[in-house]
Amino acid sequence: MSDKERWQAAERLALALTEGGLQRMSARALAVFLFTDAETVTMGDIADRLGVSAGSVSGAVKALLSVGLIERLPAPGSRREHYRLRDNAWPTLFSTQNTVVRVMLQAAETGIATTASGDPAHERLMRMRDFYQFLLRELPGLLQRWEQEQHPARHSGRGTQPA
Amino acid sequence: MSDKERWQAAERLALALTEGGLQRMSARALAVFLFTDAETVTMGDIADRLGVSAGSVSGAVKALLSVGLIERLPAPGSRREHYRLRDNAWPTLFSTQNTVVRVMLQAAETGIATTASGDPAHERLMRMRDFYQFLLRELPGLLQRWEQEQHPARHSGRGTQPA
DNA sequence: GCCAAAGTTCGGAAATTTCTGAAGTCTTCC
DNA sequence: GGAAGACTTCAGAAATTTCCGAACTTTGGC
Repeated sequence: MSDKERWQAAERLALALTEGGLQRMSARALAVFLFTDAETVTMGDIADRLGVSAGSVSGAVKALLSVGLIERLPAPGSRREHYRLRDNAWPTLFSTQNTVVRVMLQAAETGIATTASGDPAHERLMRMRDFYQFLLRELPGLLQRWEQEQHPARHSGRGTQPA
Repeated sequence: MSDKERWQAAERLALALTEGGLQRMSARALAVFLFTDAETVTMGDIADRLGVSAGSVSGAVKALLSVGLIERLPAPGSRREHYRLRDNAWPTLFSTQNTVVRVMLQAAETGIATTASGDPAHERLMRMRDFYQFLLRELPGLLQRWEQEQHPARHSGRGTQPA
């Protein structure tokens, strides 16, 4: 019974990921990577679990690889390719939003360049630009703080690489 | 000519906002609120500018109001309602992502509750939970820092000198 | 070298989202 | 208090997204 709840939670997560910008099928596949009991999964596993076609899984896995959320394992001469969630998947996912921030910033700057100082639009666009510049300044530090919490108080030297 | 560039920038912004989770029409309307030269706009202005129906504008404005990105002005006995971008529109927009974060956190916790300690899934879900808990802790402070930059050095005694 | 299984690609169907247009409601002005 | 303009609502059309399934390519085993 708790297994059913578990995959319900997985589907809810997939929904949230979709809200966050992922394609539907990519989101569902990512949920499998998270909630599966196995260390690694194959495309067949995902297709099986979700009850979808191999073609859909292929596209979803490709997309997840391209954004760095999962990785292909150095396959030990197996027929099937094995994949797993990358260690830093969540910071990576969070960081993809930076590209949205950059586009917003760019749009604001273009707008500023095409309006005269003193125009209401000019003022609004400058406020917008300031905010997204602020975000772009702050986000890297945020992720650094996360890294530090992960590697508690070693020497302050270079962090250990997460596999 | 630079006016054309300007509205092109507006449409690009709308695209980015769509990526960020807004409905298409709401995104385009918000772009109008930003790039218009007027202090306030009416629904008719928006419909005119975007070349869409009054019905579409009505829905878009309603959505933007509900998330607090725009406000209706206390109309001085006018026939048309006037609206404008709210001052804190950008922090507000950014904050809406918190709800996504909360859903992710919730899904992780449900998953944790349905797996045994030691299971690979259990480990993965705990890492995920930790990350989103971290975000939820950090984001309020981030917005506070923004507020402080906006109201420079009231009587805090310390000379703020941002980068 | 040949077979079989795994993975990829892509055209088209299905489902979902999005917008319009027309009818209805409310408000202001005279 | 009647008329006209502004706004809302909603059913259906249009457009976009999403997924499947079948044909094709690649890889590993013998």
